[in-house]
Amino acid sequence: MRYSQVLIPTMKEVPSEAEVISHQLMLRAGFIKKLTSGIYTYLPYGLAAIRRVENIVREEMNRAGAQELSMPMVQPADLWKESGRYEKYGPELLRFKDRHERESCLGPTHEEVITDIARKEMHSYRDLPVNLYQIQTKFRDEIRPRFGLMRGREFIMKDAYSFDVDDEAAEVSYRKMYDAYNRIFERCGLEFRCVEADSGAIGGSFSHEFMVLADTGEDTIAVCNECNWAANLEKAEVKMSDRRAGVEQREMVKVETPGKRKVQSVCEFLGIGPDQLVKTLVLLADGEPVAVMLRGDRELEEVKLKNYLGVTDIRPAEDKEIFDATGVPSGYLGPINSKTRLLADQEVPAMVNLTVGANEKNYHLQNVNFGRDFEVTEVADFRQLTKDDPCPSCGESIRLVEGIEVGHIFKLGTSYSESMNAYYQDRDGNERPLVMGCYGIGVSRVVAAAIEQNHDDNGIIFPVPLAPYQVTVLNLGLNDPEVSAAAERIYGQLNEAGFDTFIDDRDERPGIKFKDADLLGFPFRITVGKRFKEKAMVEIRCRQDGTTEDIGIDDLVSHISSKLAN
RNA sequence: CGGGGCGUAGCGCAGCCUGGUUAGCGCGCCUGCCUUGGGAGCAGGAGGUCGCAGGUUCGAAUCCUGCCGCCCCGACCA
Repeated sequence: MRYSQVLIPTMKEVPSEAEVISHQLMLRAGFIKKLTSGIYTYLPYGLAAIRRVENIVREEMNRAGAQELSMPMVQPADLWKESGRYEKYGPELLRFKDRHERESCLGPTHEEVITDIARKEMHSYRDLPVNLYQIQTKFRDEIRPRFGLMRGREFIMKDAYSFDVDDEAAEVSYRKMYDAYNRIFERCGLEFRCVEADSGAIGGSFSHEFMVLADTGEDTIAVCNECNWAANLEKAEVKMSDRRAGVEQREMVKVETPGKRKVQSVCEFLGIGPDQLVKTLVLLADGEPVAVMLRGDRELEEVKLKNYLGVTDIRPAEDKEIFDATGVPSGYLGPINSKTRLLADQEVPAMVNLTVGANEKNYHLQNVNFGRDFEVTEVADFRQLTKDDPCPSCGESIRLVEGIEVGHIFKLGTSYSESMNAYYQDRDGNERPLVMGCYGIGVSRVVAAAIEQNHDDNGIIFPVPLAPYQVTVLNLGLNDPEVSAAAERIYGQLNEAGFDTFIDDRDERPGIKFKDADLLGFPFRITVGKRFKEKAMVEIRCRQDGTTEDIGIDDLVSHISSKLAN
């Protein structure tokens, strides 16, 4: 490709709309152009990078036995009503009516459509297993789109759906996708981890997320330093240690704590540590108030609570709502004489002589003990794992890292096939629901994540497999026929040798060409300029490690080949 | 949804508080000269419904009202 003929509008300055580095670089390098909030045009160079990812995904999906198809983006609401998600999905599902007043929506995902196909076309165990996938634009009306392609409203996704005769067979399909995903992200040249995850709105029993490690991930993941356990923090199980034995239970006392409402101020006032205090948080779960007891220095993990309660929406109550629900102003809540449904983190019953709110303004209770002074029947793991907790799998130390979710695989089971009547006949003539799995990859997000993970002050450092062009040739002698001819010859040779080659043949000064080459992230840069005149050599520079070498034209092809080989 | 901020040339911004000629600056763009291994220099030039609509005023980018768009933050707390 010739720079003189392609639209790659690079920018020196950082547009003020971009917060994270991948977004800034994608704008500066002319990958994308925003049309409106969360919706972008993919310009030629950005699209080329997306195609790289798509091709890898496609090859590996096909290799894993999946078949490509393409489903409609506009979907009838009836289908979503059948699965029950028309009500459940929330405002992320963009709904509208067509000219005949038919309710419709834009597909944020395609379980309904694929299940509709399955029930119409898969009637026999002989038809199974089947795995169908597509690579397609999705629309989700995100509350707050941000970070460019990282969380857009419109984005490119590969989604696959498997259908099997039973759980065991579905397990095999799931495993195939698990392996395929590992191959895909390895081939992309990305540093990633596969973690246990929450299955969220899609539903289902079990899921893994594929996370690209980067400093600005939207998720935090916990990783064991010893074994191979890893989990999304939302889901990461806290392993309990019993610490209760042998401590004397003191007599409960009521203390006045005027104006002390926050954990920190109560602790300072009473001269205790936050690990001796238990806070009582009030949340609204699908509108119903729920109180949760948690050690003072712990964080509530809302996803765990949400899953425990089986609700779709959860949020902290505001002060007024707290008072309405409990009759107590926030800051003085406790378990004794609580009027609200009360849950406790598993850690709380193991604590001794704890301090809690007295359910009375300006008073707390000290030396309160579970079993003696109060009971809670609903006890579970509600808190967030910390870096100081042991690995729930092997008990060794863990660390927390940031990750960008680029892939997610789910075992769906039969929830969709049952609600939508997708049954097949088994060998014995019995009707049985199809057992499903679904598997997503955020294709456009992979590009963003790759840049987030691979960049420096000068711009993008593309992993070779994702680079739109592996090598760029800088013609620094546009007005020098000898140099230009050499640059063109090299460009032709490399193309012929099968490299995706770019040539900067613009009438620009050298500095601009160097800067743009760095910004655009070509893995290799060949400079044809004065050194060619002097010594008949050109310079080849590796973007990744910054090494440069002078080399004769005839050695270029073999040199690049060997570089790319490792 | 709540809170905050911003909308002035392709990009980044100033001007607004305290209304008053042709609305500025840097980058980019066009023309010419010059320069040619890390975003050069000189000279000339093009490009603006100052987000939209209404209002106040002799006069509005500037003050007021409404609308639209964009960006950021948000439930560490009981």
